[in-house]
Amino acid sequence: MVRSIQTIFQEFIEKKTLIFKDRNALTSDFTPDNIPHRDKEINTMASILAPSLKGGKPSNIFIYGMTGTGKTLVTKYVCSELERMSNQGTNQVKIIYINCKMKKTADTEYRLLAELSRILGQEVPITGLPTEQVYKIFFNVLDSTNWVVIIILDEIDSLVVKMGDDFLYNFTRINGELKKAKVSIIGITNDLHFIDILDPRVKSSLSEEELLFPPYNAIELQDILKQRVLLGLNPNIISEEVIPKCAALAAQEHGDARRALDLLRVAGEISERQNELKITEKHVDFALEKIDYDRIMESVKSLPKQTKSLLWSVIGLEEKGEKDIQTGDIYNTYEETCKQCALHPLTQRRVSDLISELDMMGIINARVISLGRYGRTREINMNTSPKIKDKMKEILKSGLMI
DNA sequence: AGTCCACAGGAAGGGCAGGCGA
DNA sequence: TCGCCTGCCCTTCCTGTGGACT
Repeated sequence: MVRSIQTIFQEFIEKKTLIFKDRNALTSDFTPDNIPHRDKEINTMASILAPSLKGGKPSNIFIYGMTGTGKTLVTKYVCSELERMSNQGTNQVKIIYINCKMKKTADTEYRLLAELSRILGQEVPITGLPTEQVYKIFFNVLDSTNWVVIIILDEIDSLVVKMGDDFLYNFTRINGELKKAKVSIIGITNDLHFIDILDPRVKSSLSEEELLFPPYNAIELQDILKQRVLLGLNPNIISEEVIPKCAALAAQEHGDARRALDLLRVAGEISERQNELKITEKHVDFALEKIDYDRIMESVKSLPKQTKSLLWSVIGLEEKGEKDIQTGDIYNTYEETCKQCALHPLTQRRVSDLISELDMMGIINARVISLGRYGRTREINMNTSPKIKDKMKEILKSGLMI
């Protein structure tokens, strides 16, 4: 018999949680009271930002390091302490955090300025105004106070990809336009070579101070996990091999603490759902598979119809036993697929971009190769298990109505 | 050493939708 | 309602590329 949704929720509320004490403590968004193995970075950042407490403009900071090395966490931690201290004093420090990868928030110059103005209390229409005017609105609202404003631009590399570095050039020179307020910028990126592609003038003003966050090693990841386990899980709920396993798996992926926390949390959720009393190595294995499965399925579901048709063609070719599938083969099959589902086929140039997008999402593997006089192309294959591929086909089939 | 292939991928711009102010 | 502005998706045009072949 199928249980009603109300029954499921009611059971969840009434059920005594055996595994989790505070699930949030095992997410990467959670900011703990102390951050292990990042003392040096915290102290350096704090001393760079401290002048703002006396109304001075701190240097701009450029922070780089791989995913899950604590860049955002440390920055938010230091800045929130700074804001708290400033509230006790006379000089107001205002912190603004923007994730430049967020669609509809910071993917264009207009939207970023509109979002900053909105955070400072001035609404700007979603579209319709000339960018110049949005700049004016932003400067006016900034200069209506004598705050020191620290703008954190997380994933700043995607900002430059979308808008070029002219925007950053204007932005790092913002203080010349202001009479009362002062602005400092903290740029955060995972791309270690990002600074090299910038215009030298932008580079010098953005990276007045530079901070590198090295990857965590397996031992450090274990310390991080142990701290979160104390905060997030009930005592004696975890087998002793679980933390080393999560840490080792995450250490393989460039010391990514986010990955380690996800693995542990999902392993906990799986064991809770199975009504088991302990999180074991087996749950970590399931978690590893589930995280990849969920990520890929979510991506496939949200693909536009054209990209679905392209992916369907890739799967079709692979199922025919074709090895070393090339862009040209895919394009031919894609045209056939379009005919079948009454779609107007896109040009090869556009399809080339769609292939890159699928590659970036991790749904396919595309590698540029040269076949000598037979041209330069991309060799494409899928790196998914049969289970994931079957589910993917199901989603594509209903999406394309084939 | 030069040629050639089959694209990769950058740049520019068109067309459309959504939203604004006059 | 109209003109203007931005964002997005797409096409067209073009140059660049690596290595097999001649």
